[in-house]
Amino acid sequence: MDTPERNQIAAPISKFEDSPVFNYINSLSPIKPVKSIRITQAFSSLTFGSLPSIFTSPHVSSSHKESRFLRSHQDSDPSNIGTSCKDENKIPTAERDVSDVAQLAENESELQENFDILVPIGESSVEPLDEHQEFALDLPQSLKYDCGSPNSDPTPCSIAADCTVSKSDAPVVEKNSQIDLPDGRSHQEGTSQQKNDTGCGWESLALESTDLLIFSSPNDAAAFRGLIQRSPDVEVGYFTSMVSNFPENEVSEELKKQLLYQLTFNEQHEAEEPSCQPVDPSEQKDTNTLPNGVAISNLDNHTGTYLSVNMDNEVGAHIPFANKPISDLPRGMRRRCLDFEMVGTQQKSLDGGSGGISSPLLKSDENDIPKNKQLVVVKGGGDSSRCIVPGIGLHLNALTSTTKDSRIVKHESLLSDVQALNVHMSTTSLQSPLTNQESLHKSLTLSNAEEMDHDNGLQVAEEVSQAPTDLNYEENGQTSPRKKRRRMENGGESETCKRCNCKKSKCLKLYCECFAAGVYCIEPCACQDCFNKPIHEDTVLATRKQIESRNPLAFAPKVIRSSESASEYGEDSSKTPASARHKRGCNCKKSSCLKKYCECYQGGVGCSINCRCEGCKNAFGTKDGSALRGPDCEEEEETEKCEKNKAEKIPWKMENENNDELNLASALPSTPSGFRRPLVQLAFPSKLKQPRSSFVTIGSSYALHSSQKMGKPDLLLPPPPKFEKLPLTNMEDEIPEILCSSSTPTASIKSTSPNSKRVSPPHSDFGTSPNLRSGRRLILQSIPSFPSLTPQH
DNA sequence: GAGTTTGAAACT
DNA sequence: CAGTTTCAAACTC
Repeated sequence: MDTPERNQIAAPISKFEDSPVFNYINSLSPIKPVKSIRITQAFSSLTFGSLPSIFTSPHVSSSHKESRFLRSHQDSDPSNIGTSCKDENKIPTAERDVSDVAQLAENESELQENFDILVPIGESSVEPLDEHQEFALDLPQSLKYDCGSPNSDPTPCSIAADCTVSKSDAPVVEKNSQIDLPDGRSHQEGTSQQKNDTGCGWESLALESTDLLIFSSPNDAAAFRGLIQRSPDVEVGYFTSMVSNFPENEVSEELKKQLLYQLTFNEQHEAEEPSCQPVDPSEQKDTNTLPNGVAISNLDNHTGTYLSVNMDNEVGAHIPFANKPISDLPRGMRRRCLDFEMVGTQQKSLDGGSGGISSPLLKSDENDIPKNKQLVVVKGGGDSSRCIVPGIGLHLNALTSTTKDSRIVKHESLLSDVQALNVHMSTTSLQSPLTNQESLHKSLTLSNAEEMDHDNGLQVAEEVSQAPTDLNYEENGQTSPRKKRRRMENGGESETCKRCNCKKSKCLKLYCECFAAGVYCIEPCACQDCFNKPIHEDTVLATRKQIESRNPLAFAPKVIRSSESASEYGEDSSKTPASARHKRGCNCKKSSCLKKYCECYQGGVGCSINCRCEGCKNAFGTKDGSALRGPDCEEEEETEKCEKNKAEKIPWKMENENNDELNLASALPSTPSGFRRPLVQLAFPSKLKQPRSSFVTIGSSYALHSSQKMGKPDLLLPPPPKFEKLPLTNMEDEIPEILCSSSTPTASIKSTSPNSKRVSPPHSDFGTSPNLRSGRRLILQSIPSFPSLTPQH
């Protein structure tokens, strides 16, 4: 009661200290008032009181929304929570970082202690989460679901989730400063009041969660809008409740205030101009860039994205992250994710191959999520990074364990932050969306490679800031130095970095490797009249949809590998093929499947039943299965060739593997389509797409986050059954992916599959599919991905 | 670097 | 579904 006013941030502290409540708390908490003030204390006290209330609140009974919420909650795994927390941390951290570096540093130390998660940056944000684990869990889950749901925009989702979470956190903090400050005790009261104000804090929460879910899954503009609109209130209430929980938190109050202000501001904005948002984006694009009419037309579909853009425009300056993140970030994230995700995914995909499949669809993509993480690396690393990082997420896990972990995390967080920053900056700077995206792209590429080198996100940020110019540069001349870089790195194509040389397809057809991989064309590309750029996102998405409608698996990884195969590969590239197979199979007639013309060979896998090749001599294994391993080249004639090939193979093959995966991953992340698809997925009915899920991409980006959250994307994917040669196996391979997507692309998809070969077999409905068990997710369309992610059930 | 070959993708 | 065309990568010189 004493402290009441938030305005005085400094004052409050003293007041708090003076206040009996504060003293009491201090006595309770191990931490001493002075420094502990900020975070840790908050944890101790707050948290729990309110949380229970939330869960217990009657709300649940009322709406199905709640039910969803509950579900999500149940589903949520601790691991997830942790991940979510991380994500949250990232975003918030970014903001905070900007605002308060010093605090961050301090917080970090604290966080580390308190938090297992190594979130260098977003300490403060993290803390709250910890405290409100339950709460956090709920939210995160919801978020996750959201993310998962819309495979379309994994990143966005993740971002959104982060944003929401972060928002919640930030707001909470702020509110705490404001509301709670009065007295730690008042927490509950304040929360209750707030709840009342908002309608019900918990309800609002539930709503949020539900909204989020809905929102995410569809990624539809409408849903998104609803989310946004609702969210504000809900968020407020939520935040308030949160705040109440954290009365003691003294996290930089100023920051919090700012955050709240931003949030509220954004909310207001949104509320005021919900419909406008979509428009704004288009406008921005139009005004800023030279969007194509097509793109614009599609804008509606992408409202979510645009919304974010709008947010930026309007609020951008004020609230870089809070709201923006949702819309803008997602976009940026997408692209990035695409790249990044691709990388990671691919590698991971090895495990299940399933991962590779990323379904464009939303949820299904969840599987991808993990991959996405990897992908993340990809982009940034540019090619090199991709190759290396491929598993950033994974690597993170692996690497991270050490001190590096923090770094890695930072990287990721940085990346996200950077993206956010980029977006923000771009928006603020009024740069055209394209530039932003591209900048992100570039930043990613640059950041990856460079980031790897540099621990500090700052550097990355710097690079990013520079990126825009580069982007323009590229666009104009495409000769930007980076291209060179990529080329250098890729050497030709390191997967993600694929460069295309399209002249007539405008990079909007599968002829274009970039497009096929779900990645935007970048500098290295020598394409002409390229439409596969962020600027033309709408067009790209639309085109993708068309292609997907034709062939749901069009963007799915072409080569599926079983976990075994992967292991084999690792040991001996030469052997692998057996486990892995090209989904469609090749149709070679003259190359004897001994040249890269052959997709099987190119993918480093042996030909399978699916192949209709003639005179198959695939070094990795013939259709007959006779030649499992290429190196030796069973066929004498080809021996020499084989040897050469082997020599080549191995090198490129390795690349291919990565590439393949990367491709998948790339496909996932890079192109926006992924997002969209997810939407489609929403309708499970839309089975078609989900299966393909190919596009996980988007999801993948999301996946990144999720993966982080999940902690083990790889694990998630159940090792696909080996398909050694059975077509079924292929099916299975796909299935896993599909499963991951959770959506049931099912038969339709397969049927549609170009090759048709595999089409039917398994189609068993996903329902039947084992993965389904994760079932809970099934509820949420988007959910699917989660399940896949989480190994467990 | 230009031209040819190849097979996937797209189209009919 | 099959046949044809288009396309861009892969390959060769």
